[in-house]
Amino acid sequence: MDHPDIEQKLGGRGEEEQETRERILSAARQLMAQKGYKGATTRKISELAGVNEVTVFRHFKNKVGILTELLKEIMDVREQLEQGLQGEFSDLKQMLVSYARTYYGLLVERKEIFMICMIEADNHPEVVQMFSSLPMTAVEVLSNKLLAFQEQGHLPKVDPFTAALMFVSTFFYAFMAKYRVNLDIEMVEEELFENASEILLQGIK
Amino acid sequence: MDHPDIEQKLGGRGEEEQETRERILSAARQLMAQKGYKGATTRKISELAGVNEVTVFRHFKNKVGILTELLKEIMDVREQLEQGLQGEFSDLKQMLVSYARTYYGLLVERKEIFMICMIEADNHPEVVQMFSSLPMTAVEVLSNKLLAFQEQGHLPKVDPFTAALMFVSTFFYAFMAKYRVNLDIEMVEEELFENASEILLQGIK
DNA sequence: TGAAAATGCAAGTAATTGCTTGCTTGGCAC
DNA sequence: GTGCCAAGCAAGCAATTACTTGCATTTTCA
Repeated sequence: MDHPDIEQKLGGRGEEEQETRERILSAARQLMAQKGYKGATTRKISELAGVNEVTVFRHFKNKVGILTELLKEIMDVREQLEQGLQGEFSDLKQMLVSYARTYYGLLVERKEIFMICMIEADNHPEVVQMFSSLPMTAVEVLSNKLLAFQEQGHLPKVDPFTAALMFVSTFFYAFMAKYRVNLDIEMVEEELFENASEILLQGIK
Repeated sequence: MDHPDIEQKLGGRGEEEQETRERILSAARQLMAQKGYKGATTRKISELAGVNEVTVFRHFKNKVGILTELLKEIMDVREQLEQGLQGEFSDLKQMLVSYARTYYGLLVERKEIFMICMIEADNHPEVVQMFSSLPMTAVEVLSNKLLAFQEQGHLPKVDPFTAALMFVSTFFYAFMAKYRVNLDIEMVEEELFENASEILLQGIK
């Protein structure tokens, strides 16, 4: 009796094995995002994964084992965000649009995990810092960039933190609206990126 | 055997009765916001309320009865938001600041209920529309106001919806950061209102 | 083909959870 | 005092849930 949970088969041997494990993870991800950790019973997970419930416990030590495995999927966020600011941009607006795209893309790409984090923030304390990692670093990273611009004299005296917060919030909100509460807010993302960047730069007055 | 759940004692007779009922509601509000609907067991609720578990079921038909009672607390939001835009303001900025104050105040005032709504959005479908009511009407109301200004020629051609979205998002995000994820983001709310209004109007360029 | 590993199946267990029942206790009004 | 009503207490019940065990079956791969 072993716990393949740990022994991470590196080789290409098992497509089947990994398939099963992946199916379980995928089912759990989906269910936990929808129903929360408690709502995603091991029974339901196994059913959705199309495997026997016992198999779930053969792959993972216990239920939290599944959750912690899932949480690993948000650990590498900061780098990706900073990469979104790496390239050379023709102007400030293009940089903002690109940053918006990157950030929003990250949110959507891992929407289930973020939902789980939101929902379970109080129940699984370790979640909190992981979760805060994306939204807050997103503000931080942009804030720093703006500050740099400011010091070069390219921007007036406005508070760069607030500016970054406003910008990032917008897409977080849009993300939540679209994927958590299914608001029939018809929006074209690319347009939102454009408009928001424009407004942040020029204001509405 | 009766269900005081329904028969809403109008008279002033019972301070005791209402006190108990209120204590139960308050405990449930707190626990559900923290642990979610499932996590808030009737046992825990009764303990936190300092009453016997049976008493809970004497006051409420069943557990969902408690939830639905709690949800009534967000039904009257739109009016309050519109009131926040009612008064006469010296300038546009003062209006925005006031709106921010109103909106953020509403969020904080009912933080538990909103948390519950976020968490339970998928499990209790009736929750969704109630929940969406605040965040989305907040955008709507402001959006309309901006549009009106625009038609009077007071604002340039920027998309008022995006502008409203940006503005509202900011405070929603700040609210989430402070009360859900306990980010050690030190912020003075009143300053945030000021700065965000300024930026929305003038831009950062 | 044959051994080993992965999965299925049947059954069960201890704990939790929502909710009920029957009875007692204590306070308030008349 | 008497009667009423809210609340406490003890006990329990049926369903669910995370998790286990033992064994049969299939799949994989050498």
